[in-house]
Amino acid sequence: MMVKEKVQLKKIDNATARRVTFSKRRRGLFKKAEELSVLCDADVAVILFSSSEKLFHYSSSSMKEVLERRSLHSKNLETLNQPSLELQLVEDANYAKLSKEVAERTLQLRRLRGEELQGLSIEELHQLEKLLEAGLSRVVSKKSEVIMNEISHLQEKELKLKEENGKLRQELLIISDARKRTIRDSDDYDESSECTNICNSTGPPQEYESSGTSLRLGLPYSG
Amino acid sequence: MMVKEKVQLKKIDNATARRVTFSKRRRGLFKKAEELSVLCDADVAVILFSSSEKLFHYSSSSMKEVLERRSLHSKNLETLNQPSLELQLVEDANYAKLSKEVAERTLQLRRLRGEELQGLSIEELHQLEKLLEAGLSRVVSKKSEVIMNEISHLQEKELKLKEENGKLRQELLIISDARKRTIRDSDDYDESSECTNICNSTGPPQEYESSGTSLRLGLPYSG
DNA sequence: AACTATTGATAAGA
DNA sequence: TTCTTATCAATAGTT
Repeated sequence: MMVKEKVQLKKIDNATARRVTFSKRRRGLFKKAEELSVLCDADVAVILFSSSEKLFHYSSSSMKEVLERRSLHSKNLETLNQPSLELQLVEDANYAKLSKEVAERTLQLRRLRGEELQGLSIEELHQLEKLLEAGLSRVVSKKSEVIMNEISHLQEKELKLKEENGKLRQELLIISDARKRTIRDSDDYDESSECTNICNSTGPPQEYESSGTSLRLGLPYSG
Repeated sequence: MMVKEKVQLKKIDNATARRVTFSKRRRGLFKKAEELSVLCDADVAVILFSSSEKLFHYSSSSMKEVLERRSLHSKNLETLNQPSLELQLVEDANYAKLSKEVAERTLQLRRLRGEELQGLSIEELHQLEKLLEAGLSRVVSKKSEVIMNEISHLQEKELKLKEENGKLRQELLIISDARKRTIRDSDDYDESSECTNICNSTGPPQEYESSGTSLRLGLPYSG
């Protein structure tokens, strides 16, 4: 075997050698692209035209659909519309990327709900558990906070309403007394029964429904 | 320097290592693409998205213009792309829909992690809590199942290995006895020390590490 | 297509 | 990030 010399970075003159090298290096390039996409979780697309204008391409899974769809029409696209093949690629790849994201998040959501757990390792399950515990803890403490706020808010409201009630009752009492005095003064007037049901209450202030605000502690929910 | 081990074709878990590798291999891939295009007079384009969604691309001179125009002016493509305005609109709508889905799922995931809880009602918080409890319960029971399987699997393995050990020890004992007899019979031979370290063990069978399988109960993880 | 001597790429570590 | 270096991988020239 002849001493292999350092590869010169210029076009290989011999057409046969060039075809062989193209073939070898094409495979090498696609392999590198595949490795990169797998190792680094990247989306990769490689498109190339040989010097004989033949089209080759590689694409990682999420770009695949896009590129394969193109290559179905590639006979036309090559000649008529070659620019748009590449032009559209980036956007299409973005779309594929987005689809992949939806799928990933959907899966993660399902797993957090305890579905699709088959095939997960103990470590992965453990990480899921930790995630759920952490989330649960935060949600529970947020819920407590909101509930406590709501309660103190309602208590304030209750207090104000009680005060108002007291004042109103005072006013009524005053009016009622005035009326009674008037009735005593003029014997013609005989309809004092009108307000008995109001004036009768002389005990401690009653508890009324606090307001229309619905405080739900949430505990009885089944869903 | 640690021994460089054969590269495993799977996603690199460590995020830092993954970024470093991505960076190195991206350069390598672009270099290979460049070489191929020069040596073989081919047109090459490589487009890739990192796992952090960043776009990179290489293109040989004849593809350059096309790809660069695209990535620089991708906002204006709709207007440049006269032939399929309608189609483009449909695709845009799909894209918007997908974006929305990603956003929704992302928010839900964050809430399950206990983030972005501000503004949620008590009822919503309670439903989140229930969801997390249900998921947690399923994950925990799945983990138990997997762990129990792993344990019983390892126990089986242990049993088999112990049996095998017993047999091997028996065989060694037999061989050793035979040797001793041979040595007694011929006084010239004086290299019996060869096997003392094996023959010495006459007590009960020792416990050996069951195997290379790493069972992780997951309990000590911090993350 | 298959074989190796050699160059080239790169994983860890600094 | 960049540099180094021990290793593994790609491939040029040959069969």
